[in-house]
Amino acid sequence: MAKDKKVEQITDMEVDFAQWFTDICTKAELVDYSGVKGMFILRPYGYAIWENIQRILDDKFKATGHENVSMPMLIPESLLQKEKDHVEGFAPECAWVTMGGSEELPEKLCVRPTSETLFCEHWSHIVHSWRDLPCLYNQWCSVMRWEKTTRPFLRGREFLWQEGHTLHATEEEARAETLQMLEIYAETLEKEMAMPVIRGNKTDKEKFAGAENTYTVECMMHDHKALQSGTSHYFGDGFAKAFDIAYTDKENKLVAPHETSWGMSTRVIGGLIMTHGDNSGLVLPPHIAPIQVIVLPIAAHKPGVTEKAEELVARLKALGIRVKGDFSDNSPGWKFANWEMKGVPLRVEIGPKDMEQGHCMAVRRDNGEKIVVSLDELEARIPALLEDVQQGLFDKAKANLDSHIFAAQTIEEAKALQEEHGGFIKTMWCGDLACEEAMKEKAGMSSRCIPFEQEHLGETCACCGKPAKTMIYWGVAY
RNA sequence: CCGGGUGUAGCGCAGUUGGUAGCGUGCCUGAUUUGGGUUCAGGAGGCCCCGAGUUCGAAUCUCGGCACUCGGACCA
Repeated sequence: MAKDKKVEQITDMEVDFAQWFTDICTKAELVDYSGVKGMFILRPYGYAIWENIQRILDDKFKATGHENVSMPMLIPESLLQKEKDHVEGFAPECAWVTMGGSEELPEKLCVRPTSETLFCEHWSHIVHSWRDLPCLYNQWCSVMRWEKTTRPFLRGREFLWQEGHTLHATEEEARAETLQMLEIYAETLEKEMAMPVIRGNKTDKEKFAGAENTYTVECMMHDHKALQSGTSHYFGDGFAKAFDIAYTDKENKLVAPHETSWGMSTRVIGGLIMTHGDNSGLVLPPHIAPIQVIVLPIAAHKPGVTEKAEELVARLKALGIRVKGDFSDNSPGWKFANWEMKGVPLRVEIGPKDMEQGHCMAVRRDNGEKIVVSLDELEARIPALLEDVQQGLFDKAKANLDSHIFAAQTIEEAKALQEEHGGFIKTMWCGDLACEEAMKEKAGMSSRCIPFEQEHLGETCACCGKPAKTMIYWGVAY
């Protein structure tokens, strides 16, 4: 087979994983670069993936009682500084507006890196009584963080996300909210994006600036590096006190409410690419694919073929499937490669031979399997095949995750395992920051999370040998 | 932010001691094309990343920016 004329050239992931990733981002027409470092243009096909993720999440947020709002993009310096840990965490990567027209502003304004301070300021105005709680808010927006190293989807100076912010009367209720939202992320990643996750707690070192607890869902990429794919934070009443949010409770006492926030960003699209993609390009799970089925007429000029293909498109569309027919004059081989690169989960071919025999050919993107589908059974078989692809992608990703988790008793062992296999290394840990830093220093790994599902691997910390408190996952992260 | 690489047509690349540009592919037009990237003919397309400097003359030499990319540091 002539391989010298590709639709677009994609570097093999075994040759250069980072280049492979970048190639998919641009060649599959997900993003384009803008004139400003770290600011990416999401092209229609890339944005459509985000819209599908957005729709799924938004439905879940609404189903659990949350309402969408829109907060300002700019934060006055004085407001940002009200919570000490928060400002220390974000100040190094803030971008500032200092001029209005040709006038210097009396106070510089930060382009929001996250909006906790804005929500708190607002709540301090509107929350007065226990009857005002809970506040269950979310916003879809972009935020700005002046990163040094930037990559499409994985780390941009501006990126799209949603940030949920809630306020509750009790700690129990706020903690339940934090876990509920983490579970929504986990189930969206696993069921819709076919990305298996590990749920857990961040260490103090890795938790969000200003949070008491940060919960995370961690995913494993094709190169066995970790990607934090969603986080949910419990703030206690620290922010409320810093921003003078107080309400009168049922006993007529003035008390501070408990706060949470949680976010998921377009970064998960990077995760999607690095979880399912292959050397032919993108591979998209059917649930979030902008185009779920591509219908290709073979020998389209022969009588009846184009009409038949159009009929198949109409029948699949009637089922609610996101389907498109490619009636361009490119050769069949070109179309195969093109739609594979774009990650369309299922290809349906229809040609004169098929028509004679009353069937069409379905080809799965995840494993290349070709399936003869009787035209009479189209409505039953195609949706089922899409679910098979969805499950197939999850199973493959789960196998990758499960086969790259290793237990270690010492730092040296952890380092050797990471160097040989990559992936997550699980050890016991005493809970000390010094040991976390030692693991970073000696083995090049950061803590990923203290998993909810604990195992007892031994009595002592892998780093210092003192009595261990918990099991923890380590890894190399994006 | 530190170090390496890159920047010439949409994309991938050439470019003669310094004399303002060419190839492949893609694109447009017309044919051709039955199952993995057809074949042919004609055509369009370039502030040579930006700014200064050296020079009669700079894509080419010098300096300074910017962007992309890889690695490290930093970082949700």
